[in-house]
Amino acid sequence: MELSCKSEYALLALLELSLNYDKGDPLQIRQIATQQDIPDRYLEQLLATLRRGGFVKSQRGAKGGYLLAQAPWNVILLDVVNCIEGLEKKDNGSDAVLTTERQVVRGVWQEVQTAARGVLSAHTLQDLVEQCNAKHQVDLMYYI
Amino acid sequence: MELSCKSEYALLALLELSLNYDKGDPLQIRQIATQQDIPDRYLEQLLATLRRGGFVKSQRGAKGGYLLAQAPWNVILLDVVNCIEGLEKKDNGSDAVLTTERQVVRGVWQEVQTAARGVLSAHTLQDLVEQCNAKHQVDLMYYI
DNA sequence: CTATTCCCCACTGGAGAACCGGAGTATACT
DNA sequence: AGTATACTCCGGTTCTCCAGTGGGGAATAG
Repeated sequence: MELSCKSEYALLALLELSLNYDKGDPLQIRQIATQQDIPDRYLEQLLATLRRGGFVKSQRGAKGGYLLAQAPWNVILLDVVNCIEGLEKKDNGSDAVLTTERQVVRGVWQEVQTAARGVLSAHTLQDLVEQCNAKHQVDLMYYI
Repeated sequence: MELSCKSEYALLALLELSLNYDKGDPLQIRQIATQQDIPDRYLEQLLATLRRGGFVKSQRGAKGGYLLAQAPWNVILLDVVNCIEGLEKKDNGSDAVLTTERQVVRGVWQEVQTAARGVLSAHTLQDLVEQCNAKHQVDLMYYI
C-alpha cells in the first residue's frame, strides 16, 4: 500500500483519460505527459502495465493513443494501485515458525493494511473526476 | 507509513522489553536478538535510534542492556514507527504549481495516510503485550 | 510509402534496506 | 587497579527497487 510516484502518475493518467472518456478519441502519451508534467518515456511503461491490467486500451499508429477500457465509475482505485504497484506476495514464512510476538505485530500490520485498502476501495475514478470539477468551479468563482 | 522490516524489528524489541518491564532488570541486545531471531548487529542500530527517540534507556558495561524509558501503556505505536522510519518531510513543491488533478490525487493519498495513522495511534505497547498473553493462553489450552 | 504512435527490452544512477566489522567507552565485579 | 562485559559510534558492503533514459521494432492513418 505504498503510494509511490508510480501510482501517482498512473492515477493522473487515468484521471486525464477519464476526463476525455465521453469524447471517445484517444489521448496520446505525449499529451498526458505534458499536461501533467510526467516524463513521457516513463509514463509509457506505466500505461503498458495498465493495459496489461485491463484498465486502458491502446490504439497504435498515427492518430493512435490510449482510451479507458472501462467506465470511470467502474474503476476502483485500489485495483489500480495493486496493478501498478504489483501485488507482491511476501513469503511470511510458515506461520508455525513465527514467535507469538511476531504474529501479534503482523496482526497490527494487517489492521493498517485493511484500513488503507478500505479507503482506496471506497473511491472510483469517477469520484476523482467530480472532485476535479468541483475544484475547477471554486477556482472559477475566485477568478470572477 | 511503511511497515518495513525495520519497524517490525523495533516493535518486536520494544514488545520484548515490555514483557520484562515489571522486573526492572535490563535486557541485552543478544537476548532480544536470539529470542526474536533478529540479526543482532542490525538490532543494535535500531535500538540506538529508539534511544535517541526517547523510547528506551541504555545501561552500559557488564550487566548492562536496555530498558523501556516509558511505561508500555504510554507508548503509542505510531510514534515508534515515525521514530524508526524517520518522518521524512516530502517537499510537495508549492501547492500553487500543482495541477488540479494532482491536488485531487494527493487528497486521496492524505486520506489513506490518515486512516493508517489512525490504526497505529490507537494501539500502545500494552495492547501488544495483552494480545501476546491472550495468545499464550490459547496455545496453552490447546496444549492441554 | 511515410510519418506517427505505440511496443518491448535493456540500461543507468541514486537511494535506501539489511547487514557486517572494528575501534572506542562505560560499568560491574574481583 | 584490572579485566571482562556490553553498549556506542563510525564506517563499509551488498542488494533491491524506483525513477528515468535509450534504441530498435511493429502497427496504422493518410
